[in-house]
Amino acid sequence: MTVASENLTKNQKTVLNVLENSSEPMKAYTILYDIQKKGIKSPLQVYRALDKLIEIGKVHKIESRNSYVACKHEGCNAKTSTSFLICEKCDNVTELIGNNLFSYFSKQAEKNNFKYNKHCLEIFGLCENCKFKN
Amino acid sequence: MTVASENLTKNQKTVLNVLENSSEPMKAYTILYDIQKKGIKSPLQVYRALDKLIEIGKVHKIESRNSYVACKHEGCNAKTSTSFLICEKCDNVTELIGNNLFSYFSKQAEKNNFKYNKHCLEIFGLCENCKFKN
DNA sequence: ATGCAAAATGTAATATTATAACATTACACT
DNA sequence: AGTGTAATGTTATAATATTACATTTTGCAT
Repeated sequence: MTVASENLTKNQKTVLNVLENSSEPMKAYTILYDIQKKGIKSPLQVYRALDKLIEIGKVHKIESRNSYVACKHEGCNAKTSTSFLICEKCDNVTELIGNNLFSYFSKQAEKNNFKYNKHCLEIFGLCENCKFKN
Repeated sequence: MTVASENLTKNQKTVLNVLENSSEPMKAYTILYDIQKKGIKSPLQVYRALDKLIEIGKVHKIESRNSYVACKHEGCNAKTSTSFLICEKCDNVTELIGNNLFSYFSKQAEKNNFKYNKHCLEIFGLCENCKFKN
């Protein structure tokens, strides 16, 4: 099974496309409504596409919001792990990358005799734009 | 409004009690089924009690699982922020405490010009017991 | 090119998680 | 005792996600 986005299926491409063109995370049913004209009729078609896209790392789920975002990082190695900054005011979401979260969490886990595998981190606060617009 | 657990209401005490006696995180509807004999009949009663318990820091939500756990730490200051180790094999959940996650995340956020307020962190892997039982 | 196996699809139904709306009751405080 | 806030009870419904099963497409070894 190859993993590049070129050989995504029609439904997968459709879902990825709508996410990539969205400036915000989207919910599954919002995605569904947006693409019903393109032949996708049931929630399951959306969820199946999302599952696959998440599996290959093109999409991440934001657990606290039941929302999905397309990953902007070419060759994102997040795959299963994700780290987000979520603005509580404007709902803007930024993915944290290129940091050493993995090793930091591994150490924290080890202190509890826990073997790290993956994580999801969601940090809430104010984004650059909203920080000053009080 | 005082916050100590002594002046919780009947429903809140009932919900907290079932969570405290559970060795695992529980889902809202599981809680509901478990306490229907105690006069709680509707989901909303459970969710309202949970909301309050979360607000005062006696209960935390595990976002990735839609589950709820009673906090074991007297005077837990987690309130809104939470950090968990979640075993992928046995579903055991441990809360990370007394660490410097707050300051670490603040710094990570600052690098992105983001003002940290709170977070939820869920680390998945193998707990002490399951690590060796392969 | 053919046939097989794996993956993806289509469709309907249903399960699970959570909230809206609104009338009522309990309780702390003056 | 009266008042205001929080909590409650109840019904209905919204929002999120999965099961089940029949069918089609695709990759790829022969």
